[in-house]
Amino acid sequence: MEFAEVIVPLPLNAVFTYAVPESLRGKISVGSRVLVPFGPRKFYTGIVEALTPIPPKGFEVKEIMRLIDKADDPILCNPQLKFWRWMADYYLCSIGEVMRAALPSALKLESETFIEPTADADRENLVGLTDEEALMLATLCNEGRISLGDLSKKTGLTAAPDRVVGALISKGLAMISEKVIEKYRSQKHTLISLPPEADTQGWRTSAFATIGRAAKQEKLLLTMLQFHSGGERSVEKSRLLERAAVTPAILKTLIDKGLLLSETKIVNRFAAREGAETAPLPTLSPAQTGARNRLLDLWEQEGKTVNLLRGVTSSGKTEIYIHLIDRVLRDGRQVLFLVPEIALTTQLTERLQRVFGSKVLVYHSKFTDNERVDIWTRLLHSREPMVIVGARSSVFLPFRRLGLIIIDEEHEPSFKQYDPAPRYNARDSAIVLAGMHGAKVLLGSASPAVETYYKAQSGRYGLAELTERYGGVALPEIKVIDMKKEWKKFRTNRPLSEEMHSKVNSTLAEGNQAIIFHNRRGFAPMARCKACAHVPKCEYCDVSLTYHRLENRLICHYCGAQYPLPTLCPVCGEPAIEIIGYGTERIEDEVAKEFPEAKILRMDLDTTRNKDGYQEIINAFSAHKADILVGTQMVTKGLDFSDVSIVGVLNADMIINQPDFRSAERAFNMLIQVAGRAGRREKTGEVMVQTSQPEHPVITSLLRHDYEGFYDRELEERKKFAYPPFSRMIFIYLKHREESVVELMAQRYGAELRALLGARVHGPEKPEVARVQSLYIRRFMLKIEPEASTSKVRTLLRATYNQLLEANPDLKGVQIHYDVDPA
DNA sequence: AGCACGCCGACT
DNA sequence: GTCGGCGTGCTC
Repeated sequence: MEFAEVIVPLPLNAVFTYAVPESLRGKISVGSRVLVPFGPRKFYTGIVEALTPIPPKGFEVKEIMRLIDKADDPILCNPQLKFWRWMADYYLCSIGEVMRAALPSALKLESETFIEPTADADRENLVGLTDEEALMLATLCNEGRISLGDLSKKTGLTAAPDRVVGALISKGLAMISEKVIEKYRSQKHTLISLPPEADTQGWRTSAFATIGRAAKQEKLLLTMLQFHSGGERSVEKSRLLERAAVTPAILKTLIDKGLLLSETKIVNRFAAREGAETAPLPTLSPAQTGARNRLLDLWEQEGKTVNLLRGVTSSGKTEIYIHLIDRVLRDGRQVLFLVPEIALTTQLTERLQRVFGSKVLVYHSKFTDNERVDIWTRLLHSREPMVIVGARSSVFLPFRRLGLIIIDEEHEPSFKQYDPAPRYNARDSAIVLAGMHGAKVLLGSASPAVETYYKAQSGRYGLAELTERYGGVALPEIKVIDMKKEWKKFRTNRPLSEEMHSKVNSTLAEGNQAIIFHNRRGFAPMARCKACAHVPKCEYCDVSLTYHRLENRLICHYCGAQYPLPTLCPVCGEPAIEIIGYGTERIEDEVAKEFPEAKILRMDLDTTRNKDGYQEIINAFSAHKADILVGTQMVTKGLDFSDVSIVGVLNADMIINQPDFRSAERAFNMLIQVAGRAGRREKTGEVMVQTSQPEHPVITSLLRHDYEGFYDRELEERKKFAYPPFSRMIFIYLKHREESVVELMAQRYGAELRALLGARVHGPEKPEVARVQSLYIRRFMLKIEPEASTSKVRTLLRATYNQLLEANPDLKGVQIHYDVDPA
């Protein structure tokens, strides 16, 4: 007998052992996709991680149902499983979670529950059946095999249809079967909406009557009504559940009762891009040639597999990438080109396609499943040279002959996945992946991450630098405006200083464009009562609410909850609610007032929600259809506008004064990027930064375009406080809906951790936002010496938590998750 | 994650 | 009693 250890795509910290049936002996191998029964009725696609002749003990072994792929045509190739295992270990998550992130869902079969009448079922013989059972039996006899959901819809039995079915089954009149959905499914979103009649008052009354005293259901329905009145007629299932903080079971109940509708939306396929090679390799400037040759030397002479290309903004890194890609392709190998955000890569993709034609493939999360599967299988079955341009999830693709991974803008925090596990950093993972493939890595950035530059400085990575802008365009002049002086002089808090105003004015007069960067969306970040200083907060999260004028509502930027703007203060009853501070919406307003004749565009999350919003704004602005672009972060990313001669940063303090150890680095990177938007072609641009801390080191280094100066100082700080790269950090989050429960758990867990890890443990602390979506949060910070064995720490963390749960069964409901190398 | 089981608090 | 809601534990 042979047994297989199978990975199932669930957040469970285990693999499951199944017996390999006789018929599949010798056909199943490690990496095979198999269909396995799981639990009383479900089937999942699993991946065989290991085969063993040793029978497991302690449970009854089930058999593998079938092999999904032909024996000689597995869905994974080396070293993917090894890479998955590494990721699960390193980022402290289950391998099932890695599988879920890695495999396009069309490659994961799942089962659905069907009910069918047995041979004994007779619609005429209703003896001993309730009305409901009789109705259901009749429907079953008519329909034959039907899914549970359809059955309850057809019969109108929305309340607990499973109990009625259960009764029929126990009477031997119906049976349950599972049908595996075989066809590749398109990328799906489950959207929940209210029924069309929900806008009538009568419906609401009867809906709440139907629910009666079920508190959770009522909460869910209220949440949905809140979305609805906020203009969102349908909401993504997970978002709704999170906001309402209820389990899927509650949602299912409401759907079964017909109070909510569930539909599956299919995301459109992107048009496949085909292109012929039309352009020759770009000609390199002497500086670029030097950098390219240096990189080739590092690879070929010095044997450095990971190299960093530091090149100031607009120095022409892309041309160097193209030359190196060409070289790797000529060697017959494949290139992965990782970019932080795929939406921003149209320009890049087009450039690559002009040179490499149809060898360029794009992969990102906006693709439909079928498209993802297309790319997946194409890579799996082909050893041809190709370039894959992709966002972070493209590290999971089945490369056969990977020769080079380029990670552009390697410092970008968006390479780190935060929300669902695996919380991986695509940059760091790609370096590990490249190691497994024997491929080379090229990191590129104008302002490398401190960790990366440290490794380059200490010789672990090779380093090549480009210190001048392409074509000799001068770096923009950066000017700091001291807002403290501005206040003393004018005694107002206008968002645009006098100097900024006059500079924008003259820019517009010259027929040039201006970009105004403000890192906060919405109209105003806070409302407050003038009489009693009450600040409206989110019901579910520990944050103040941002006022959005378009919706005329207060919106929580953490969970999306919307509230009307109160006219009277809910605490003291005075009509004294005022709006405080500035977001991009309000800045747009102010700018319009100050420059009445200028055309203004705004670019932030709210104006780029729909599919092409981002591209449309960029196209319009670069065609000079507007004079001023107001925006958040988004305006800083790799855009190339030739007529922009002034870039203004309204409130640098907000970027600098973030409360974590990376804030200075993030601020510096962001400001350097913003500055890079100015004067990109022949015109020299100017950058103006408004701050009340002109002496802050981030600002003084920025003024001199002095990355090294910034880096040296920052490295000192990091050393002093043992932050990365002088330690490896792990955050541990505990969450629970009762504050007292998390707190207690945190205390006990903290004591336990400290006993084992001593001073490496910091916390527990309340994070900045200590409650999100109705869950209270506590956080530990672990700083581990870089030379220590992190695998030991990982094993220890897992064991400690399990022991603690065993010793404290009362703390069971506390959720835990780890964030390794937080961004 | 999904699913069954079983406790518990309301209503006939 | 009985019914449905909702927390708890298990899945090879």
